[in-house]
Amino acid sequence: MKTISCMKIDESLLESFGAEIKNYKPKEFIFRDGDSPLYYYQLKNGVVKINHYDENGKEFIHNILGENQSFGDSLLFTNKKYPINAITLSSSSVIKLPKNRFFELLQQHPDINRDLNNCFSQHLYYNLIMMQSLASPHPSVRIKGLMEYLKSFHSCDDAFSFHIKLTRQQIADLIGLRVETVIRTLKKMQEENLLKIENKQILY
DNA sequence: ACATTAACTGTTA
DNA sequence: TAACAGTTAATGT
Repeated sequence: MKTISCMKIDESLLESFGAEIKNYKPKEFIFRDGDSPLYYYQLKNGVVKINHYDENGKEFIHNILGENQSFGDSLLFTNKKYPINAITLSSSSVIKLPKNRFFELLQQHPDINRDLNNCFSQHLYYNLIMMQSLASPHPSVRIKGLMEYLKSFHSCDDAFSFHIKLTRQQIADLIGLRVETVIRTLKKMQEENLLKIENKQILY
């Protein structure tokens, strides 16, 4: 039904505008909360998490990204500083293109500009869904919202076809719950046939 | 390192 | 007041 293209720009095109590839070890910061957005970033391979820490130091994960996904794009269109961190979870290589060259690229490629708008719209839509479920006091609603959100990045939406590749702790940090609650709630949801668990793997 | 369980506390429906 | 999320801690995989 829906093919979400999270923004992916052709690598050689990016390079022709002066993009560079930077390699990161696991647990390195790509940018930090408070930095100024200066580059367009696209993940070539690896896994990156977007998070922030609340006033008590508790982590809140915004997203976990896989290859070919871009991140932090929307901040390039503001003069705000990043309110989030981007941290590698595995060894990763990232393509980075300076902001001004990125804008030139968009100007010369209206089709890509349009795709970017499309991508922003999709994100906005699923962010709304996420927000609505996060506002719920019921853990199962939050988990369900997260699953829908994650599944939206994947093309296939058959029942129980989507494998959630996150640890229980990561799920908890994405929706502001405790691991124990996530575990308890996942069990209930399994009983209610909302998802399947096969040797600890969550299928949605 | 991650998942689960149990026992307890405080909050809320 | 019964259910249920957070806390802590122990145990299992």
